[in-house]
Amino acid sequence: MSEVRVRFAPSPTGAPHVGNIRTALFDYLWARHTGGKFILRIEDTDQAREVENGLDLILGSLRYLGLNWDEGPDIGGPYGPYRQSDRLQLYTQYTQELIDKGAAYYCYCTPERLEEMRKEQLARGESTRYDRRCRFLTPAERAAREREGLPRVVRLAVPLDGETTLHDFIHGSLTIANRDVDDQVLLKSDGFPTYHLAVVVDDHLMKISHVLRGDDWIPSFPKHVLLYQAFGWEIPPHGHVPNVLGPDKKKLSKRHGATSVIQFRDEGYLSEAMLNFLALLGWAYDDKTELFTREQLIELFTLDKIGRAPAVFDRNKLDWMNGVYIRELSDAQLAERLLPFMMGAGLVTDLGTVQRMVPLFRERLKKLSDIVSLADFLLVQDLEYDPHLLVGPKMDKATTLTALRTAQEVLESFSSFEDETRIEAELRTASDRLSLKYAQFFGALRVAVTGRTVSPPLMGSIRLLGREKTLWRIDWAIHALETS
RNA sequence: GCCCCCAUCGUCUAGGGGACUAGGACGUGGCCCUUUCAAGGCCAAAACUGGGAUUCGAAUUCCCAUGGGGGCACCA
Repeated sequence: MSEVRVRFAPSPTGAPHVGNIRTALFDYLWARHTGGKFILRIEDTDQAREVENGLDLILGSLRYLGLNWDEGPDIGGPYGPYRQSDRLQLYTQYTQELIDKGAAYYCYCTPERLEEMRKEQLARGESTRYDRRCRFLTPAERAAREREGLPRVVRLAVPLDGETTLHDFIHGSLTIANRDVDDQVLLKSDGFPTYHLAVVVDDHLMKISHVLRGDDWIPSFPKHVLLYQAFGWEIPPHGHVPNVLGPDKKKLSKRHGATSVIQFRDEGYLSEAMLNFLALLGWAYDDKTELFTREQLIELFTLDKIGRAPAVFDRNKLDWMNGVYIRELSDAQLAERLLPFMMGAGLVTDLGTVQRMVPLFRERLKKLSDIVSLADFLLVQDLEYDPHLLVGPKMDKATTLTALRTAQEVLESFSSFEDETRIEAELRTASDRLSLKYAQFFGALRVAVTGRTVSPPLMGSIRLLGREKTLWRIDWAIHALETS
């Protein structure tokens, strides 16, 4: 079997969304599984839609997930260039070949006329398709237009009847009647190719062995098949992978909220969690296994296990999986990943401090960015909260004050707060002495120390906060409640 | 409007004629643990879109319907 060569071919029109990257992941996994090559090709043939940092967004997305490529615009390779705008001569050359073979023709229709034509077709209830006016021009008519120097495009001369079939290793046999296929523009008037021409020429020239792409491309496969046939090239195996949908079951778009993989990275989704989750969108290994390392995915990924039905992107499950991966990290590893998020939020601290904090938060994190709202009370100077929060359920002001003063006394008797176990024991004793439920006693203390009713474990928080800060906060709480 | 694709719990999915009282996971509900919230453990509810056909036997095969989605650019 010849070498597997698969490509991810995005256009630099914005940040790749999870659907695109999921497809790239399948490419990557197949390449690694087979020991083949994963190729990155930039399809920048639409100057109008291009975004300035488009390339960086693509590279950043792939790097985040560790989908490293073997050939690409930045590193080159034996079949470059890997940016279609650098390959324009190739496309004109192959277009000429098509024209010579009678498989394509020049079209001089103006955009205005085409729009007019479409409007009329719509009015008549027909489907909108180029009416092929220029396809049957006499040599004299064509010569006249050339003399006028009219702008021209090149169109594919689709057979008037018959049908075109593509064998797809995911869907089986796909067939579309030629009469339903448009005479697609192959070369635009600005000399750039359209996707249809470029993808066929490049896939062939770059010796792509398997084409994996979103199933929204199914309707245009006849154009590609026809091109392969016109050139006399062998058609590589194609697989149209299921799309990734939003919760409303519609194609993913910006109005679904965060959809670009970069956004997920910036919110603190671990690369390994994202990778695992994405792999399960349209692919499954068996009826049980849910968690896969990169190495396992590479080993177990096969094309025949790719599904056909579109998959809804489920944030809930992603959150769960991210939590699983977060909990698997060591304190040191997690601290390192957390630090940038804390710094970013202005919670200045150092790696050592974060590492000491990690045990308190690790199982409370869905994503790394959660650390900010969870841990800020430890690092902030002054707490801001409503003193009425101190008085919990089944408590009154007087009892709360007693509880706080008692806790204060107990804590003051310790010179260091390092011994959580002893402190807790003494506080429990104190609570018992007051005949309070632990929930009542510790509830008040919790608000005094953390400023909220929900917090990480109290004893651990007190230890990290330290003697001085803790006592000061209790003091503040007592005064605040007294004067409220 | 025309063409195409898809169809198992709310979601991701296993299943490829009898092993299905249809399995797992997320989410949901309950219980346990517990000074809050989590995490963890246990339990529960929850699906084969409908109708024909083939067959001794269909979630699994074939038709039709319905539903959902996608495509119909000098965009990819």
